[in-house]
Amino acid sequence: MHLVPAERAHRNTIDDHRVCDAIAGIGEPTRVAGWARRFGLLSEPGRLTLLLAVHAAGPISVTDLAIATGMSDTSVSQALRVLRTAGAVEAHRDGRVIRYRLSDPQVHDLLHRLSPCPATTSH
Amino acid sequence: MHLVPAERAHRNTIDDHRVCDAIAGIGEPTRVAGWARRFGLLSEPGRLTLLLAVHAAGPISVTDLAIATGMSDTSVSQALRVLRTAGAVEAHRDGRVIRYRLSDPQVHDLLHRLSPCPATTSH
DNA sequence: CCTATACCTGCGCAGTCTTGCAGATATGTG
DNA sequence: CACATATCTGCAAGACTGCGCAGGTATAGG
Repeated sequence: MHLVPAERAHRNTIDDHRVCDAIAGIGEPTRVAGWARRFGLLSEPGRLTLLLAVHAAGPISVTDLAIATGMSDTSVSQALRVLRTAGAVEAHRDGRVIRYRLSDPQVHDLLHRLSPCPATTSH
Repeated sequence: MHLVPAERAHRNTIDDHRVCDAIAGIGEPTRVAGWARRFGLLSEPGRLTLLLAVHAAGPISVTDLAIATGMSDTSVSQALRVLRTAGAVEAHRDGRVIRYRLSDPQVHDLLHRLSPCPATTSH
């Protein structure tokens, strides 16, 4: 199969079949971009720590997250804003407390691989 | 159990048990940092595309990767340098061609989830 | 209504990262 | 040896990112 786009065909390939395999393996650029964005969310120690905490503790407040992670309230809030905007977590208000939980199944799945999630009843 | 470090104990928690669950779920900071670094490698579209290509095509040259991804030789080389330095891929010289393959099982595993890796004989 | 608590937001600085250019190195060929 | 190919590297510009400070909003309680 000839998966190489016309505009690149003029260049000399070294292993034709590998080029085709590679192109097939890459797939939709939008899908790749989506995953890259997802991984980007997990790439910062602070955010990853928060996600692990949310994953392990379920609906948890900003203050508790700050205590558990040792981060400042502001840092936690800022990081959560990024995660919320990206759709990785969602917020639920309960009085003056706002609790966060995971909202992206794919992210949840990735986190599940990092920490076995011992006895969570949420799934 | 009281997992909250002494220096943070003075602050008012909202749900004590959730704080403890969170701390337990976070685990070793060094481990978290390691995964964050890993995710960071996958967070850039160019690198992720390259990794997917290498994953699908096996030992493949820089030139072929450039053709398959539509990136410039330089960009591919630079990205591969980062991945190589981080231990995600390894290079093997064959004449004037250098072929790359995945060298980090964890990264391999993550990629495997993104594209089912149809008929790779490498494992 | 006034205060305390819980959380959010805008802004500016500093550090990091990606990219492209230009050039260097290494290998095969005649 | 001269040349083409394949890949690597250093450097500088530009974009992006996380962090802390200061201040703003929302809810509960007296």
